[in-house]
Amino acid sequence: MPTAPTRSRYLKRDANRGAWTSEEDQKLAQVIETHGPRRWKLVAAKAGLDRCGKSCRLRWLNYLRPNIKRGNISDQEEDLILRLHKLLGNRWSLIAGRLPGRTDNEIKNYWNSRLSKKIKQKENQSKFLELHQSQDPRNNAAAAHSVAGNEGGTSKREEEMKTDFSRDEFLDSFNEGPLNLEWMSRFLEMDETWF
DNA sequence: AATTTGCCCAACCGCAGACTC
DNA sequence: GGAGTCTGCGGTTGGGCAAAT
Repeated sequence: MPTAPTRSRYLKRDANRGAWTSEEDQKLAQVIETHGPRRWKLVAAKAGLDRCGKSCRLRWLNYLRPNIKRGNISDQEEDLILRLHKLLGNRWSLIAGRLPGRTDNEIKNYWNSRLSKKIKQKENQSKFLELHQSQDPRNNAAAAHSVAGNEGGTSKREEEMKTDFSRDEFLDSFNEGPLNLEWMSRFLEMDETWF
């Protein structure tokens, strides 16, 4: 019985896989220079590469594209990634769009290999602290007072609406091209309670 | 010196939405 | 409008390398 066609059949199944050679890079870059970075299937064919279009696109975006920064993610960039991830979740391409020269793949890798561990460590630390503080009756009284104090202020729903509004505005601004790194950091620092 | 382990990163895969005819 | 195709995205895999044993 024939299996239902899947999108995967559009991939060049018998194509070359694995690491790219500098010769392949050169061919790809040459074709993109004349045809532009689109119609990837055509680009692969024009370059005479035994690669599928997808593979060519990925190679271009993650490695050959001009102005790519490689390695050494700065503290400022790391901080920005952490904040943006809190805001956007695993929207790597959006996050990468705010970090000039960085690719979504690089940020995803950086997150998975380093930042996610850092965060887990922090969470464990704060859980440990919470546990110890909650065993102290003085802290429980202070916590109860703090909750009572909030009851007279703005409602939770109002707070949520405010946050949603700001977040929507922020996300809208994402469609308007890359922003200055420093500006972005300052913007995210404006209201830590967001996160 | 040989082997194992863990980490990093490039590349692949499948899916969903956009586009084209 | 619908089928076929392309593009972009996020998740996952696997090879290379260095550190640990």
